Amino acid sequence: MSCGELRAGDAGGSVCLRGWVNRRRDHGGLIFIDLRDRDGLTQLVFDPSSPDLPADVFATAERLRAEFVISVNANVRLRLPGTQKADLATGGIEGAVTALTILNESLTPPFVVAGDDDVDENVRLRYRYLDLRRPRMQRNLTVRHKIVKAMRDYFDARGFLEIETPNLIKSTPEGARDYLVPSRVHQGAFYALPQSPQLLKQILMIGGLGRYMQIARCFRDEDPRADRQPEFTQLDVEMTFVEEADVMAMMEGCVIDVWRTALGVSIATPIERLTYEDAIRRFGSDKPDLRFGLELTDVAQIVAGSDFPLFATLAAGAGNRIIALRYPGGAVLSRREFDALAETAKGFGAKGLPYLAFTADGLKGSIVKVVSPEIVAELQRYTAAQTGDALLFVGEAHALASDIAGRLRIEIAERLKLRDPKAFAFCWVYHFPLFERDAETGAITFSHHPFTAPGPGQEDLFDSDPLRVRAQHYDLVLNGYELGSGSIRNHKEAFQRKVFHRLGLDDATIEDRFGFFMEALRFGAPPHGGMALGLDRIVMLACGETSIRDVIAFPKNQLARDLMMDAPSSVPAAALRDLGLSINVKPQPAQL
RNA sequence: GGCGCAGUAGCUCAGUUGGUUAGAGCGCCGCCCUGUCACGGCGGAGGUCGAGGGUUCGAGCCCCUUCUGCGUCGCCA
Repeated sequence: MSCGELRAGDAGGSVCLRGWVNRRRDHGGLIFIDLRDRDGLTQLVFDPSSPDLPADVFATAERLRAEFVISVNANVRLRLPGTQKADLATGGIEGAVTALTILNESLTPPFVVAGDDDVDENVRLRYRYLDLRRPRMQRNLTVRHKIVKAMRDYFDARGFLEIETPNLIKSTPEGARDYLVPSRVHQGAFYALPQSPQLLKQILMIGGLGRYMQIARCFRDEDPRADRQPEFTQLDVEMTFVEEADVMAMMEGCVIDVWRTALGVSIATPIERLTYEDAIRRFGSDKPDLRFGLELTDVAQIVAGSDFPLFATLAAGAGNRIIALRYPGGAVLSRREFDALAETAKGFGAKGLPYLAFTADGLKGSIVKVVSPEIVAELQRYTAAQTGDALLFVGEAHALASDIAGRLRIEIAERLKLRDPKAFAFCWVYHFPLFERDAETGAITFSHHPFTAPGPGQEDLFDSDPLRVRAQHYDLVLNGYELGSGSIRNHKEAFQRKVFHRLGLDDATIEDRFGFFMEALRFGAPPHGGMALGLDRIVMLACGETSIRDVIAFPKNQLARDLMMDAPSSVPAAALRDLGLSINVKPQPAQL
């Protein structure tokens, strides 16, 4: 019997309950204990006037403190009239204790476990076992379980096999930094922990498994963020004989099913689909937050003839964008506030942030003198700016302008509280470019991963204008977060080799790093494609949290440390000797 | 690696222009209390103001350095 189960109908019976002391209310002659387990709370009464309560039991009850673990025998009875508690599932009954065993005592906890009061995250992580007892983490981990179960059920019902892939694999170049594991048997050689099971799941397809899924742990040695951990979990999926639309439909069905069965929320279908180009044009991001409008408007044509040199120059040059961003109600901002907003924009890479404010008293703004009334009128018409609104202008090279305006769009939405934390706005973004130019080196690199196939009919462009090649690559986006990416993969060795060549890898390098995979492609590799979704982010958004640390039982902090275990840590010299390693940096003294 | 914010009691925080003995709520400890459920009442303990250095007659407060955490940029095929 658990602490959340008893109801009025159980009155008259007797039960054995075990759990933690959530709260005690000691009235001197009468003691109440709220007993807690994962299931809920049950009020226990120690009533010395009752003939069923031995005196020594009451004496023991006086010793009880928060987080003591106890076992009791109790008679279940209805609470006295007027003492029922409506907001508690078990609030109609109580347990009149007849026997008590203290299974374990507890030190005074560093924070109150009975409740979700704010506690410093360091303290929560250091004493994670106490934090895990609190309602928030119990709820979040329960939701996580339900989501994972819904995923497994969904794919099981559709003929997918869950197949485990190894965590000790081969390091392959590019992408994120690998976590490396030194080999004892082969000193000087290293395994890598998988950044994702990408090649393994493709080989499972080559292996004829048809439909694969896995709740897979992935490792990337990059700096953590609120929505990123060095180790994280993906729902990983791969299928043979599919096209883009098949995978998207399968994954869309999954998230709809997960939201319905695990959260009881129905998602509007079909999920909106945006091409990459449209997403950038309308929202300035390839992971647009569709919970609000505030779309970007291109105004180069309108302002081309203005006296503002910046506009005229940008409009004349190819590859530039001039974007107007409507700030509803922004006309009331002071000059100082607009300056601060410009500073924010500069932080995003803008050189400045010209603006117009349509106040009740007329037009104001930094460029009011250099833009003619006709152009202003046209801008107002085109952007649907109302009196009281402001227009912010971003003019830069196309990609930069889009990025800046996209970030400002989020900034404005944040200020106007347009991002409803309870809303779920999914969208697909697809038709990504296959390649992009590395901003620093200028070299051509892949935008997803090098196994993504180009769209049909794109082969000619591949040689003549690779940056314009469209990939069969799709992202699922929720509330401005990228939930995951997928693609149709190259299944012909010759073409995969061509992609590698295009990326600057020579045959020797291909052989060294991907030889096993290239060989597999030569043995009847079927057409295949798939997707991976970030489970932690999904659960985070489903729980209304803003950090994936709150949906992971034992997360790491921003320096990738586990504050409870104090990992990473040094190891004995003998362990290093076994591995043929020596350390050539000074050992860091323990900081904790 | 850059930028921003934060660090004062076990927890959450306040602390004025640099000025007496650094406070509050919760928690904890003791006593009282038979219907509470955030029980209540009375009393009490508890502080390297993250650390180091400096300015000053005097520093929680000002300056420098540093550590830690969070957010973010870089990074994240």
